[in-house]
Amino acid sequence: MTASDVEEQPEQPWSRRRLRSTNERLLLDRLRTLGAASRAQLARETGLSKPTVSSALASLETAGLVHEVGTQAPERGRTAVLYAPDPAAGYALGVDIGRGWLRVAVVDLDGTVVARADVRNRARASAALADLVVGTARQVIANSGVDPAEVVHGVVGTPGVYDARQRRVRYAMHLPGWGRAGLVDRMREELGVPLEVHNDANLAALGEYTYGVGTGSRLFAYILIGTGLGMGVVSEGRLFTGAHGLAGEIGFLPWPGRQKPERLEDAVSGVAVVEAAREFGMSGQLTAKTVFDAARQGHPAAARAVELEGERIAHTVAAAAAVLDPDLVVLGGGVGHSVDLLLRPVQEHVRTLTPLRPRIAPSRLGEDAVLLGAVATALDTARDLVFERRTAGS
Amino acid sequence: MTASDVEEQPEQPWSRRRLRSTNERLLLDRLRTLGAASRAQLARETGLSKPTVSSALASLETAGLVHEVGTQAPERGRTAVLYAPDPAAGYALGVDIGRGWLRVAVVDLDGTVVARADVRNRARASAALADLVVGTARQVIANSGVDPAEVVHGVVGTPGVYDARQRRVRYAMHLPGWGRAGLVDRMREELGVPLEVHNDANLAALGEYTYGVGTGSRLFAYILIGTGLGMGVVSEGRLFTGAHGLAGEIGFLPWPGRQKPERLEDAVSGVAVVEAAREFGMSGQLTAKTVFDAARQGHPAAARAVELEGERIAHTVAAAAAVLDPDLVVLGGGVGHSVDLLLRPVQEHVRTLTPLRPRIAPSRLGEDAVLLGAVATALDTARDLVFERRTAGS
DNA sequence: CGCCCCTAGTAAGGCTCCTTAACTTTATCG
DNA sequence: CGATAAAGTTAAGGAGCCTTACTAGGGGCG
Repeated sequence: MTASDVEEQPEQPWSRRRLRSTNERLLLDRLRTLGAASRAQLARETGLSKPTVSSALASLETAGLVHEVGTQAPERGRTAVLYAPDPAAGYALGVDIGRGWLRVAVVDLDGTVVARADVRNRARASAALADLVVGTARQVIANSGVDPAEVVHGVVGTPGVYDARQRRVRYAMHLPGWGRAGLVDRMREELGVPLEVHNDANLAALGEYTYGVGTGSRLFAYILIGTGLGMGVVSEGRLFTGAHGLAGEIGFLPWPGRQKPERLEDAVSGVAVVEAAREFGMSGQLTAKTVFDAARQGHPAAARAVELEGERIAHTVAAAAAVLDPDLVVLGGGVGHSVDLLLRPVQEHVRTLTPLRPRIAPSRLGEDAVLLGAVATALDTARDLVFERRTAGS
Repeated sequence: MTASDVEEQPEQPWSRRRLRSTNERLLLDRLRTLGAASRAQLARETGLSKPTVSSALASLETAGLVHEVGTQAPERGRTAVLYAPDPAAGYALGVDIGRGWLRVAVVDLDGTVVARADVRNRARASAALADLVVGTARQVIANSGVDPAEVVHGVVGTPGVYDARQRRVRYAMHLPGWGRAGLVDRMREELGVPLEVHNDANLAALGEYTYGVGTGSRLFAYILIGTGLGMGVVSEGRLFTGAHGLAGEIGFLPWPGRQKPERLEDAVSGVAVVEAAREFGMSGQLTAKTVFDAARQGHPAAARAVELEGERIAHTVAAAAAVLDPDLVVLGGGVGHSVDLLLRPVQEHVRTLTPLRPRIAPSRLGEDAVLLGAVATALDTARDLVFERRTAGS
């Protein structure tokens, strides 16, 4: 289920009713993006007349969408009454289904987290995982003290791509059985909340764009390096999904392997670091983390493995840069903890590979990027839904 | 000058005046995209009432934006009067500045070419080239018999990227001196037509999307292989430009050269075919065309050079596919004439490089892609301008 | 041939919502 | 305490759309 499902409705005619609601929406959006304001201020900024602003704001207030939040005295004259959106007009749900952790959050319309849970994902089968998601989400909603009916929309982040026609997740290699059809429908049904499913890297990109280091970027790429390899692209504030939702699946980038062509994902993901380290002479129980730690303490084989990893990531960044022309590339995911080691080598290698110079930065949100991206996406629709629901009623 | 320059105006308030103009625009757009229609038909399709449609249509007619184009008898009942946009309400200018040819076209608002000229570009200096553009454009407008004041907008396609701040074209390696500041301003001034400058590959993509084989594609990539190498990307019908207008500059893709990292552009462009052929043992005066011709007649060295070229293009396609997820990739430019030789090898190599399977097709417009893209882009703005100009008057 | 039905298009009246202009309220400044 | 200035309200007027009711015109059918 992608956003296009929602947008498919044929454009409604522009009658007077639409006009009223358009103006109310204009005011609400203004209040959300630039903060509280008085009627007079809104009138000046939007170009609407004062009476119109007053009446629209009154409508919004009786609909429960805005409320007074205080006063402000101008240099001279009567004190102004400030209005702001009411964050409690509705709530949204965000879910991050990772291979190691399941994260769930409930946020109000301001985006403030009202309740949250992080649970280890020990589920071995897809049914168990679905149950875990539903159970955790129920719990979090209960903890938040919010009426479940007020949770109007949810977004789930997972590896792979959701195929709305086949009603299943595809390309989710690292979650066993997760590609079964109907799983999402089942969760939606049991939870009683409309659910949208998106790729985790895409959501992480959106999260980092909305709450993290990507703010204001015109074209922003987030590279998620962990068990797998993925990239999310945010163009002009909107997710760039490609024709089938596969944009940024840089695991499929051609990569010059030694003998045979090798998939880039195999060369860059966490597993590869371990393999490289072993090849350079490290031994024992190795994980990506232990290799990075060893490199940090000067272990030569580990350092070479990290160096190689840097080169490989640089190749990815250079390829993405040539195709997309981002002004910012963020490295995140499992390597987030090791960016201190990787950032410099990646930047240097990129310089040798391409004349393009996108800013390269570490993730600010770290492990929370996917969850916050899910929340941000859910909020977008939740705000629309709440607006329509509340204004339709009166 | 990019589109963003135009969009910067702060959003106007949604008063009733806007509503009227919005509805008129709605009707006009409907007529443009789906063809002539009667008042009653428009009312049904847009959801507006019949009187509203009648009155809006009357406004549009007195503004000269639509006119009657005939009648249609329904199965039963009164015959309907059909209305359609008046193509003569304004005109647009398209220019393709290539290294070998300069092409100029004037089109009416329907997109029909009213006059056109293709001139060899023998200019050695940038000033001479600018003069040639202005002169040819003047000539074409004169030939069209259109009042120059009615040519409301123009778009120029050129290699490189126009930097609106520095008022000059950057990265235009193949046109000597073309990067000088103020050249575009000068042409704009002498011609008296607002000019926009865009990258040629981007315009070719848009052209192929609008008039060619890309129609209806959700995400469409056009690879322009000629003297240089470029790619244009059309996403959801809109040009995808990246943060600085450099998206699709796949000349900068990292490419595993033999010893040193080598720029992909050097490996794929027409020159490279000649080099490869020479390396494989061909001799004499070689051009890309002669190599392809030889390969077509079974010359073994030429065939190997073409094979290599196919591999290299496949690498490009695979990289673009992994990052963008296009549903269609079109090969165009100088190799357009040789696509018969290249298409199969490219498709096969892509299959070995990545699991993604975008449709790969030859350009339908060939050498006209850039010009038609310029025309299409100019039309977008021209239609807006004409609408605003004419409706503001009454 | 005339009646009826059906569709296109017009006319009149009413409703909604916006704007302008004037007014009230409330604060600061001299 | 009056002048000034800004916030906000009230009242009058107008623009644009919709609904209802009508006229215009064309074909089928008795």
